[in-house]
Amino acid sequence: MPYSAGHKADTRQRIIASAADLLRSEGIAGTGIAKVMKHAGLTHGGFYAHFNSKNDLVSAAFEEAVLDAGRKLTEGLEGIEKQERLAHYIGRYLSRVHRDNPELGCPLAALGSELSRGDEGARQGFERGLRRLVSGLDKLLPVELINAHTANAADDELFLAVMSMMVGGLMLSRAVGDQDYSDHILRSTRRAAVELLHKPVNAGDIQ
Amino acid sequence: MPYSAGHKADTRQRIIASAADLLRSEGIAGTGIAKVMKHAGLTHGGFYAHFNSKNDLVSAAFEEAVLDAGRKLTEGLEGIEKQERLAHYIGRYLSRVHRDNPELGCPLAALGSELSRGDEGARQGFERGLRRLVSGLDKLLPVELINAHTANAADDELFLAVMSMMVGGLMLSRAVGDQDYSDHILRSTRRAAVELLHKPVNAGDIQ
DNA sequence: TAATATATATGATATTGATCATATATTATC
DNA sequence: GATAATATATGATCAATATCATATATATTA
Repeated sequence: MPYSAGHKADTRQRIIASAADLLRSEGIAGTGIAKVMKHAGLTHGGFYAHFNSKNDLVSAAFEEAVLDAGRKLTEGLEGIEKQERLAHYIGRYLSRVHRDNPELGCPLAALGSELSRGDEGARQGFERGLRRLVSGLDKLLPVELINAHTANAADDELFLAVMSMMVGGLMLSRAVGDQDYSDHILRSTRRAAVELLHKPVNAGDIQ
Repeated sequence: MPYSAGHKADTRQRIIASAADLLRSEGIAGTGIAKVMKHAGLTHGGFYAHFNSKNDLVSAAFEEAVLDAGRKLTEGLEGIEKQERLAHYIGRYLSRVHRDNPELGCPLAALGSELSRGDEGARQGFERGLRRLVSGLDKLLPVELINAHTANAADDELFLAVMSMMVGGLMLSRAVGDQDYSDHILRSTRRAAVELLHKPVNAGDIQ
């Protein structure tokens, strides 16, 4: 057996990581197979020994990007006082650093509108990613705050709404031309998101 | 002078309208010149008599899409009681109809993440569109509610945050595979957005 | 109705990208 | 060190796409 066991698997992982970066910074359409392979230190031809199609790669890379972003966004949060964790998390998500480095960040914001038109596999990956982020928010909430919220179902709603605001805010801040306005979007959504999570919400009467 | 005055301008407008539809349903990369022209009842070659490049068309079509979506979202709202207008607007935006017909809807949600990587012209158009929608929200607020809010600056922040939630929520609801979850996202963001706008917000202490 | 300026269509080019067939390089075992 | 199985590279193909040059159709005015 030539090549150590797992050599191919390693290469595959390298290709996925390369794609996870490029997809977030250049989008799905903007990321060609050749570019992905070059960025992984390989040439384009070998690609199909690892994946059946570009779609397959996109699915795998999207999942990797979700994990990667999750790690980076929660890194070191244990060291922060419980009461402050959530605000820190939101602050990181809606930061200029995150806005300016999409290749390291949340793929929901970077690929969301492109994936609305994606194939079934990618959309399923997207959903898993969203659920993961929402339940991540859950874990960050200090117990005191959780107790302030009424039911778990209501919390789930609230978290989804906050995630929507975060994803939307980051995306808008990136799409807008003017720096000041972009900063303003980040500030506004940061404040509103923290505010929303710190106030118990009674279920609205809008159907 | 052959052809009536404004004939060419009309054709140009038809091309823009065609692109405004296709862009929202197929994305920027997915929308080729040939498809746009065919959808406008023309053939591809004449395109460059009307536009200098695809980018120019995208900018123009994006603006048209913002206007179009604005019209549709506010249509008939005057007939509704002031107190209820805002909730109606939000309800329309975060509705299944809107989710399922992107070609008729808000281009911020449909093209946001693709436009983050777009050229300068398109990003400026994006910004104008966002400002327009935010100030539209403003006009929908009944006076009583406006008075409940402290300053105008704070309102602007609030509106931006709500717009972010709406755009994000719509985008997420489209990208997610599972229908039930998608409906759940719409419901959650609808409730939270209305709630947020109906409660005065004191500026948070997060910097 | 003929002439002509203007609008649209036909057809070509050049580039890019996904995919695949085949050749070459690599290294664990003998 | 030679062998053989496996991993990667080279090179080709086919389709799509933006762009542009040139030809044709159109309709207003004389």
